[in-house]
Parts: sequence; C-alpha cells; structure tokens
Amino acid sequence: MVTIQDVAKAAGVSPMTVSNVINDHPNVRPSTREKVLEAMARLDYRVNVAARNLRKGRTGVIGLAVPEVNSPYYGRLAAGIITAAERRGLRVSIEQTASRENELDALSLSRNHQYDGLILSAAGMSQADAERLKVDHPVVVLGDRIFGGPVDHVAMPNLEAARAATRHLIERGCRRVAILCGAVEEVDTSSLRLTGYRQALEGAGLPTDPALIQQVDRLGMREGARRAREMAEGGLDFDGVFCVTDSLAMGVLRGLTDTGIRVPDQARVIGFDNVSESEFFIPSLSTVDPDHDGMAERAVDLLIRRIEQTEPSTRHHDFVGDFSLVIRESTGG
Amino acid sequence: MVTIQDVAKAAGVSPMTVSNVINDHPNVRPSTREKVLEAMARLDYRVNVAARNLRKGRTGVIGLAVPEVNSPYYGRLAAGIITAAERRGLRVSIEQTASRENELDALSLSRNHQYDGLILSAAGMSQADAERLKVDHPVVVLGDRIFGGPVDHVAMPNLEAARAATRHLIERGCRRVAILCGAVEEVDTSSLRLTGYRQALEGAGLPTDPALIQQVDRLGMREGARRAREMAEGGLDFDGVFCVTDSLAMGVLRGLTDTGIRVPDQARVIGFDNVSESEFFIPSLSTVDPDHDGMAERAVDLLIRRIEQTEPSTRHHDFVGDFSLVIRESTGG
DNA sequence: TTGTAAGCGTTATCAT
DNA sequence: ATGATAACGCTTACAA
Repeated sequence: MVTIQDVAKAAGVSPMTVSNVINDHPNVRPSTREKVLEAMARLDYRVNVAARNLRKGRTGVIGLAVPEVNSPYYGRLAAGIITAAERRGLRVSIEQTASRENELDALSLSRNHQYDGLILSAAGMSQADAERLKVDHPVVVLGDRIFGGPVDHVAMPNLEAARAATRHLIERGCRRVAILCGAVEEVDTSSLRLTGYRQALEGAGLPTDPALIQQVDRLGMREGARRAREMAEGGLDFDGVFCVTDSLAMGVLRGLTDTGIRVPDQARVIGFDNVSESEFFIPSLSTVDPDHDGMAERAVDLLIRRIEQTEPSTRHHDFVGDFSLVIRESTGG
Repeated sequence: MVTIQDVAKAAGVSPMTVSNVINDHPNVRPSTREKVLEAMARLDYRVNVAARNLRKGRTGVIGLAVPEVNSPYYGRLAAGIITAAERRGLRVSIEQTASRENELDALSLSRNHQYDGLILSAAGMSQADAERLKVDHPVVVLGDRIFGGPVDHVAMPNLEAARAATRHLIERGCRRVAILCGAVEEVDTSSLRLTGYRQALEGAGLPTDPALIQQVDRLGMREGARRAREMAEGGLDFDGVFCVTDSLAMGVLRGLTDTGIRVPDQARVIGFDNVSESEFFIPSLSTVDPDHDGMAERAVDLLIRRIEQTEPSTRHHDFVGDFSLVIRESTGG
C-alpha cells in the first residue's frame, strides 16, 4: 500500500506537505504542489479513508436506515435524502433494518462511528423505545411512532392528509367509505390515518361503521388485493376505499377488478404516498402526495445542525411535512 | 468519548484485556470479563470503528453501488445482495452513482477503503472503461456492458431470455412483434436483448421490420407510455411488444389503454425483470424472471473469495444467471 | 491469564 | 512555505 510517507519520500518533501496538497491547503508553493502531484500520480497513491476518519473524527457520510430497501416508498425517501445530502456535500449510505432489533442496532454507536450522523426511519420502534434514542450522536428520526422524544423528528402529515383524502371521497359522493390500514397499536401510521379518516366521516355527518374498518398485517399489494376480493365477495357494502398506502391501493384496484367491481364507477379508491407507479396504474390512482423532498431536505438539515452542533442539545424539533392531493382516475379524475 | 483506556482504568485492567473481552478472545478469566463488561456498561463504551478499521484493514462492510436507488429493479437487486451478504456475516452499504463519473468514483480506492469490497452495478460505464476496473481491491461488476474485463462479472441471461420472451409472443400468434428498448450503443442491455429479439424472429422465419424497433432514451414508465401512444396513434402495425424492462412495459400497458388498444386481444405485451408490481398490474404483466437471488448470491460469493484471496488474482469469472418466463394476462395468461 | 510496546496512515499544532 | 512531533483508538506480537 502506498502511503503519504512514500509519496513524501518520492517527492522529496515532508509527509505534512503531501497532506497539505491533498487537502488543498493554501500555503503550498506551486512548484512544490507540482512535484507532489506528480509523485502521487506516479505511485498511484490513494488516501486511506480509515486513517483519515480516525484522525478527523468525521467521515463525510451519513447513514440512512430504512426497514426495506425494495419498496417504492422507501426508495423514494432514499432518493430524496441522497439529493438533499449531496447538495450539502455529504454522502449517504443506506442500510436495511428490517426489524426493531436492527433499528436499535443501527442506533448503537458501534455503527454510528462510521457515520457522522444517522437518519433513522423507524417503523418497528415505538414510543416505548424512545429512551433508547438518547444517544450522544446526531440522529434524526423519520416516522410516526415517536414524538417528543430526545431527538429531532420528521413526520408525515398523517392526520390532516388522511382527513383530506377521505373527505375527497365523500365529496365525490361516497357514503360508505372503507379504510384499509395496518394493525393499529398505540400511535403509528395506521392509527393516525385512521383517526383522520374518522374525523372526515364525522365532519360530514356520516356514521362510522366498524365493518368498514379493514385491517391487514402487511401494507403491500398482495394484502390489498386479497382483502379487496374478500370485501367484495363477502358482500360488504362500500362505495369508496381509503388505503393507507399506494401499495395497498394498487392491490385493491387489482382485487376489485378481479371481482368485477368497476373503479371509479362502483367504488372509488384513493391511496397515500404518490409512488411513481400510481400515475401509470390502470386506472391511475388518486393519492396523497406528501412533500417527500421537503421532508428529506428538512431531515438532512436537522441532522447537519446536530453534526455541526449549531443547535442546543437540549431542544429538539418535531417537523411535520406538507402534502397535496393528486386526483386521478380512481376517484373519477 | 469513552475509549478502551478509560474502560481499562475503570476496571483496573490493561487496555489489552478490554480488547480481548470485546473480541471474545478465549483467554480471559470469567471474573475479569465480568469486571470489564460492567465497566463498559457503566461508562457506556462504544468501540470506535474507524480505529478498528485502521488497525485491522477490514470493515465487515461491502459496498453496493447502483445507478438509482429508487427503481423497482435496483431495489430488488439490493434486497437480494443484502440477504446474501447477511448470510455470510457481512453488512451492505448502498450508494447511488447516477452517472458514469460516480461509478468510476465508487471504484476509486479512496472510497473502497471504507469497504472490504465493492459490488458495482455498472450502467454508465462501457467496455472502454474496463481498464479502470484494474484496481487492487475486491470488485465484482454487475451488468451487461463489461465482459472479459479484469474483474469478476455477473450478468443477466439477456440474449437467451430476450429470445424466449419474443418467441413466446410469436407462439401466441403475434406476427408483427415490436421491441421497445433503449439507445443501442456497442454492447449493453438493450443491444443484447435486441439481438435476442432478432434471433427469435429469424428462428420463426419472420422478417425484421426496422419500424418495429422502437428506441427510447430512458427505460421508465413515462417513456413507455408516451411511445406506446405514439406507436398506436401513428398507425404502426403491431400485435405484440417485447419491452426490455417491466417499467417500460407497464408504461406501454398504460399507453395502449389510453389509445383504446386492448391487451392481450389486440396486442400482447411482455416485459423483463419481474418486478413486484407486474403481478398486480391490470392486466398483469408477463415477463422474464431473472434469477435475482441466484445472481446476488453469486456476486457476493465471488466478492468474498476476492476479499479472502482464495481466488488467484489472475483468473476472473464471468457468470450468467438463470431465468424463467412468467406468463400472465398481458400475453393471454 | 494478563500486560507492554509499537504502529496502522493520517492530520493539528506548533516551530522553523 | 515547510517540517517535526504527537496524537486519533485500536489490536498484533510478544513478554511477563
């Protein structure tokens, strides 16, 4: 391995001068710089990042921990974070957590030392784990299960957006609006969106029929399709479905088609996330478009402030993103 | 920051003993281990990975560089690699390259020092860049543009699979089969699949009409939809479309629907990749299912052999994955 | 079984 | 403008 020492020797200067050249420090005579650059090229020198990290205590890399990399939603999230971080001169390294265990693991500083900070998309952790977030390294939490914790936090406008989505169905004439969500336990994405759904019904003076509240254990297309078929074949009376994710909604569109129910004529469907597929689905899917990029921007911004310690470590921010409704064919265009 | 020294002092032992405890070395008396563990817990000690890496020259992490994280295909790929690596006790860190520049960058050892090895999904690089792959760190290249290069290489069965997909359309009665692919320049995914398409037509004694070879500049849904509309509205005579990616194919399904062409009655469509959405699309999409997991497994395996130097550095492997056809509604079920 | 010494490659500090 | 020195926190090799 070629080290700074080797380059120094070859160029007839001190290691320090080589370092100065590498890092573009000002006080290097042009002729010296030339000599060094030439030696670096000749020896094919590459900086040893591990050594640099050790010395600097910084890596220039932030970690992004998500439950799943192969999901349209987290893919979209990752893309936003990468763009936002790039603009700030940071690289992003993505890790898949898959379980609450791994989420806590990702937090554990043993990993954190490899990153200047961590953006943790917490799906498995709950309020009960909030204590564990008390780490002395920069962390920003994304998600809906932790609020007022000991870290900065960026969340979706779940309640308001769910209310708006449900209201949209009602405005289009739906009177028997179902919701398709995940298991509801304490505060999480499904529970918040369910509350928004309830509020919308209430606001319109419609009754809340428990039979219309449909829960599945995974928020994927397969589950959406299966449940939609069950609802249709079981004779459930509904003319609208608010799905808490686009994946669910696309599954529902499939399931309804399978059972001969026409969307939007016989039932209107709206999703949540505005993943890229929803625009091209047949019928195209109405959905909630959260301000992904705004949230990503904000998360990176908060993290950088922690990294650079420009924020007092006693105050923590809870940021809730923006949203808009995207109306497409599945609710009548 | 709490260091090994601090723990050693607190436990009344030497730093070395602490290190031995951390690394589960055998020769530590249980009582000593207890003392050390207690001190570690009390001081909330975390190992400094940068220091360990510097000393060991290993990180236990492999890098995965993909052009895009927010794409069903690369998401699927990443998931496979993560699973395969996990089984071998390695963690995976994903980076987005987005351009040829960044792909070369990812190669550059400056980054590589952070990983034990790199799996590079090369979309922007071409055979001309093959020389650049001559790095003395473990690298496995995924993709269709580099063959016989100075690194191990894992590729899709492009030619054979494209031939099979096209043949399937022909067997279903299509006589005017179009192909939708990307810009064809030297050897790349599109060119290989185009060749497979040509071979299938030839094998069936069908003429190759240049008008049926449709090229777009990005392989996404939007491009597929737009081009399908253009083809339909332009009066192009076709009764089948082989799309070189599922994204393109889903876009095509959308575009054909928009112009009133019924699939599969008036035109059959087949894709490539078997992304998870294709099963639920309406109509569900027939497609080539590459053995993603097998390829991922193989890529990780090859990389590990390089890392552990169990493979002579003079010989390099070119592995071509397996595939199967998944027949769904878009070609008649 | 435990401890000592040295060094991984880099850069901050201070001196020249 | 350049260089000597000393760390960063850890582990390998060896000594006790």
